[in-house]
Amino acid sequence: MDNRLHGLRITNQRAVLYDYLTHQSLPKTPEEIFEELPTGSMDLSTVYRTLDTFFKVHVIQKSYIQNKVYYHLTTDEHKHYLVCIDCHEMSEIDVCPFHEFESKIQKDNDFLVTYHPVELYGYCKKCKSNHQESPSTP
Amino acid sequence: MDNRLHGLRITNQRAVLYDYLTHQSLPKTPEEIFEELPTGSMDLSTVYRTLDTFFKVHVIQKSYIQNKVYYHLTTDEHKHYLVCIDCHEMSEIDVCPFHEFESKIQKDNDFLVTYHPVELYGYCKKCKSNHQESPSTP
DNA sequence: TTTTACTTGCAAATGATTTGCAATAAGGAA
DNA sequence: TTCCTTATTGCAAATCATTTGCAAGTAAAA
Repeated sequence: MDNRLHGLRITNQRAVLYDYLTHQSLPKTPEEIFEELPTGSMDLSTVYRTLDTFFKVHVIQKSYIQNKVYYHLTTDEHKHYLVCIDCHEMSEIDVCPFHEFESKIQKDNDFLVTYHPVELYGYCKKCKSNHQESPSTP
Repeated sequence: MDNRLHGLRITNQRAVLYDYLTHQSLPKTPEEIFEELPTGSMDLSTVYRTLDTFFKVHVIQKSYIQNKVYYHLTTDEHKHYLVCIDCHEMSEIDVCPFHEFESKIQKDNDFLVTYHPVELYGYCKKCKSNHQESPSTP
């Protein structure tokens, strides 16, 4: 019988990691994931290897933000992110003005676009005020 | 007298690196830069330090593509890039549908956007055919 | 069950980037 | 011009994220 997940053997570590991922709404780094998993769930290298395995069978998506790798479950939603330069908090947006331009870009440049991650960097609500004006002296 | 470049001491290494950068049209990684500079111009760590220094005084811009850092001179042009997944060749495009959306995004999310790098990943002219169909047997 | 191939943990390797420190050089001051 | 102070550089070692080799452990097919 087909006792597999996307053609993969179901091991305890894979089940734990998969379950973890289904509960995240924002992309996570391998390091973050490792920290947030129950202590002793698996080795950090297993986190890396398993994420890579999931990625290869398209269970998860990979993105590069700042200089780190982020993963999140594959969904049919097309999301982009706001990333705060100060506190590094991320939030998602679903508008994507690039979609309608893609076909023109493809034609003009003879280039086959497969994906276009977009992050908007700046200051979030909390950090905006600290950045624009220094707080008044006490 | 002001014998300085953006407030920085003019050293031989800085002059060489600055000159190099003025001749590039595409973003480059520190490693690439180091390789393309005349042999013995400077140490790789100096390349890293100098790029960082230039970035801090806004002489150059920093971007993260895949998992690498890229730098290019600050200009008033707003560019985005097509990056080939196969050969990693980069080319630039100047359409940017995000501009007109920025103010709405800022308002809706209470977020101050400072920059939005965008790369479109896919297959370039050369690599497209190899990807879509395997070459016929000889 | 037993077998076999795939997975894991651990430790060591790798690649990119950063850092400490002593030697060197820029540029303002004398 | 020359000197002095301080920033900058080269070199080697450290660090950080990620990858890998290998022996031991474990799914799942027979």
